Amino acid sequence: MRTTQYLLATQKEVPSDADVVSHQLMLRAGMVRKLASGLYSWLPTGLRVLNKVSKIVHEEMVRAGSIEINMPVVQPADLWQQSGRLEEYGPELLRIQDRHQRDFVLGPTHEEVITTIVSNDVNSYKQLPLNLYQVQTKFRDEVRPRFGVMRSREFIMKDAYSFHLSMECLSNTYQDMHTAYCNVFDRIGLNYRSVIADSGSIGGAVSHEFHVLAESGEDDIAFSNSSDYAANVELAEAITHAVAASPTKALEKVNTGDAKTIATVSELLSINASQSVKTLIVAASSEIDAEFVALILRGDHQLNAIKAEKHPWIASPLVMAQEEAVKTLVGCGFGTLGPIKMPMPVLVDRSAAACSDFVCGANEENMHFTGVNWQRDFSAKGADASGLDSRIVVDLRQVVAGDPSPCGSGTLDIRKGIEVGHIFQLGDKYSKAMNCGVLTETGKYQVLQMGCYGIGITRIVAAAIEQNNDKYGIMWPDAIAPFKVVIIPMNMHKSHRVNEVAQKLYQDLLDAGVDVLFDDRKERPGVMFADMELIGVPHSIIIGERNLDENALEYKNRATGEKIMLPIDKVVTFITEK
RNA sequence: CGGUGAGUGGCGCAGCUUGGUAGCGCACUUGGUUUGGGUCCAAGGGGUCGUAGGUUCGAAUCCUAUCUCACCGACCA
Repeated sequence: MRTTQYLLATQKEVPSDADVVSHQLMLRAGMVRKLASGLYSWLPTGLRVLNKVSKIVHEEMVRAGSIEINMPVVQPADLWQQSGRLEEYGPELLRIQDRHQRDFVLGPTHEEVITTIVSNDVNSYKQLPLNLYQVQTKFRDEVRPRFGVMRSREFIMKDAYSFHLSMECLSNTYQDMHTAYCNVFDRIGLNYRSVIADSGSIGGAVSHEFHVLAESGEDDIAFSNSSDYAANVELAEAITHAVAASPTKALEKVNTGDAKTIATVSELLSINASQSVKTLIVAASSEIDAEFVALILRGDHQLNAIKAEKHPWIASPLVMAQEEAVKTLVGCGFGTLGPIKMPMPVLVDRSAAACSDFVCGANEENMHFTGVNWQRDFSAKGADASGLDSRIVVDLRQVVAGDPSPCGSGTLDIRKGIEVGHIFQLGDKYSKAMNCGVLTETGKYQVLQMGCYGIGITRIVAAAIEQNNDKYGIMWPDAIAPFKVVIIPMNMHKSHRVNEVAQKLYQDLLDAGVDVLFDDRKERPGVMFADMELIGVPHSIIIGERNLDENALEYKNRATGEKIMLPIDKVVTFITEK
């Protein structure tokens, strides 16, 4: 490609609303343009990258035994009614009507459609297992689109769905997909982690996310510093080795006045926040005979809402109690709540249970207890008189850096990650709801087990930039660079020698099948260097009068800055071997 | 959905307080100049000032409504 016949669309300045580096660089490098909130057009340079990512994904899917199909973006709302997700999915599901006022949705994902196809066209166990995929535009009406194509409303996703008679078979395909995903991210050259994840609203039990590690990530990933254990912090189990020490202090009630937060109480009593516990009141589930449940956490720890919701006593989704209701029931406001004589069921986080001689609210305005010890002092509705019993000690808190790793080896580190892939073992959630099954060997009807596997193609492009950039611009990994090499001639429009060598090299590289960009603009060298560094072409060949005298050309590597002089006739081989 | 802020040429902004018919930088066009790291000079083209209504002799500027966008939060995966 010659730059004079191409739409480079680079710019020096960047719209002020772009605040992550990948978004800024994608705009400056002329890769994308915003059309409206969360909607982006892909310009030639961006599309080239997108297509390369997509090609790698296609190849690895086919290699893993998945078969390509294509499903409509517009789907009948009926289907979503059947699976129960029309309500469940909420306003993120964009609903539209056709000219006959029939209801449709824009597909954010395709479980309903694929299940319909398979239930109609797969009737025998002999046709299983089956794994189908597509690469396609999805639409999710995000509350707040941000970070450019990282969280846009319209985006391209590879989604695959597998169908099985047994969980064992599903588990095998799940493993194959896990391997295929690793292959994809390895080939692209990303620094990523496969992490244990929550399956969220999509349903199912087993689930892994693939995260590209980057500061701008929206998820927190916890991983062991000495094994390959990694989990979304939403899921990471908080391990506490400590056990409560024997009491050394007497229980005392103290007036703490206006101090109502962990921070102010700790300061007033000159203690560390970890020597106190806090009490959160949440709505109870219908499983138990109570309106609320009290959750006890160590003062310096945070509640993990996902863990809390999974407890049978706690309503899901999690609802925090209103202060007025708590006052009526307990007799004091949020600031002085505590586990002792709490008139409702209590759940204690493992770390809080390991505290001794601690501080907590006294369930009385302005009053706290000090020197509290569980075995000696604790009592609450639903608990044994003898203090803490194991049924109410549970994992409720968010893990923090330095916690012991749940895998038993090392301690946890926490880093930010960008979710670029997610695989699920769905089980029969959709196949059951939509009656998708086959006849088995024994002639019996059986509902299928499903898996689903997604990769955010557009998001990978942004994630790759987050991980590979410097002050001059993007540094593409070779596998997804828009061009492999750029020819930068110095003063080609004045020098016949430079012109001749540049034109010939361009033709030779084309003939060798290399993805080459030829900057044939009548621009000053500085402009060309700056543009090519910005769009991140990994390899440059610079042609100038001064090196032609030695029959040589200069090679420059974008990422390493390495410069080498090459004999003219060795350039094509040098590049093709890169 | 709550909080905050912004809409003036393709991009970044000034002008608004104190109304008088729109300006700067980048980009673009032409000519010259320069040529191994975003040259310099000159001349040009391009804007119903988000939209609608109102006040006024006169509105980018004041008033009202409305739309859009962004940031923080909540939500989602």
